[in-house]
Amino acid sequence: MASMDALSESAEMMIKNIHALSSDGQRVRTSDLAVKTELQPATVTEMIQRLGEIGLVDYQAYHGVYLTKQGQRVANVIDHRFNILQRFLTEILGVEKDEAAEVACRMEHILTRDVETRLSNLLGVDMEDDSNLFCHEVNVNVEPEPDFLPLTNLKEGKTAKVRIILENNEMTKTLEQAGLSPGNTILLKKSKGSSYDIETESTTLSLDEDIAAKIIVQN
Amino acid sequence: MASMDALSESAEMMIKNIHALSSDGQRVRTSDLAVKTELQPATVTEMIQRLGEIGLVDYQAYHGVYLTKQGQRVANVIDHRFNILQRFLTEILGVEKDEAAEVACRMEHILTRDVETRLSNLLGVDMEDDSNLFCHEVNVNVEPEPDFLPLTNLKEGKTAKVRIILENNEMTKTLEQAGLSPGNTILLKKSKGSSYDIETESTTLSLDEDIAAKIIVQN
DNA sequence: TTTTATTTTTAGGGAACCCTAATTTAGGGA
DNA sequence: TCCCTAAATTAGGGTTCCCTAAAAATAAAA
Repeated sequence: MASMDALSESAEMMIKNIHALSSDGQRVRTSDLAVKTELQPATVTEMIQRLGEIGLVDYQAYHGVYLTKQGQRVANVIDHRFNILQRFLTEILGVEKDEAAEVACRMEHILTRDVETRLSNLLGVDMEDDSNLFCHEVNVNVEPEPDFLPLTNLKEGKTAKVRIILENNEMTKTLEQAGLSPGNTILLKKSKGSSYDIETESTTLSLDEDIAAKIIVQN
Repeated sequence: MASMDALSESAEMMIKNIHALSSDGQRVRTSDLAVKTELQPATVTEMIQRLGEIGLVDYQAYHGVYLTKQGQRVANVIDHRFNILQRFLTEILGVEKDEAAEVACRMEHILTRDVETRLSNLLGVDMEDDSNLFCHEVNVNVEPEPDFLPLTNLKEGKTAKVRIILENNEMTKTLEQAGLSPGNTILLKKSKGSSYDIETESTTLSLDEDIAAKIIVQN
């Protein structure tokens, strides 16, 4: 029965269109799909028969199709990818709406889960909300967050890269001259009491806690 | 002879690989293409014959192929799109390198000129430099520059409005507390080396280049 | 209920992509 | 020069995705 191969773009488009046309629990008719997909009815029949064989669709000859649970999950994933892509293209890149829709409609079949998640983050969408959309994919990779932290939280003996210095005044100039500027790698030798001993590429220095708290580093 | 239809992904991949393997003016051998494309030699022969018919390749039986002028232009476009996509995926989305390459390699065949241009702008690439890459496309639309750009491309002394902060983690929280959040206006005081000095409504701070690149502002 | 119109399916065909197996060619060594 | 090997091509086969035309089934009208 169902092969676990990736679906072709054509197959995914057919599923997407079945989803789009299925109001309530009604079966979708071949002719309606033909109009929507801009394919010949005979071609639609051929396609939905194939989809039936792999269990994404319930197909009854002469009576149309509806999506199975599995098919619905596929449709939801595709729709979600399309929306994310379209939003990215229009809201961030500023692509004109129609072109964005066209491009998104092609890219939705290529997007990986990881890229989708990252695009969602970029758009400020919380993917956890729709995590049910992805049950059909094995979801193992809990990737490690890149960890930004203030110098005051860095462990003794650890090196890290300076990323941000909050505030910019006389003091920061001094720090920068000591090699403590964004992009540089530093070593926290010791933190005793409210004093932080740092080694930069060019020198060593000791900082007060208030200042250390304003230096954000990354491991 | 040459049909002006869009090339298939397979055809474009073959052209890309011919391009990659053609050092100096040498013809590329079928067997080398077979290894590179991970296809059987017989399949490669079939493909390059087709490409020869539409004039993208000069094919001599038993003596390999080389790209025609037209074929080279196609290859350059594809390569450029791949690079832009890979940079976008890794530098802005933070996708891991191998996956980025895979996704970019699929998307490069879908990207439109417009989307490509806008991605280039987002990455701070001046597409005018490679404008020769696109001679095969009618190039009429001199669209208004999208005024979104990474902080790294903002001119010194300019103010701009923060629109997007790519990534959403500890770092962004820190930035937001410093007044660097979408909607706020900031001033780029100075960018020296890999360090960017910013003035927000509430404070001043200095950012590392990597982070500045992830802050997208609008003029 | 029978006929008719519409919808759907099957039959048959073509192009693109892929394969394996058999054949042909090129080019170097004897 | 002749032969042999490696490389390349042709032959033949399979799948997907598309088509048109003919046949079959359904649904609606008489």
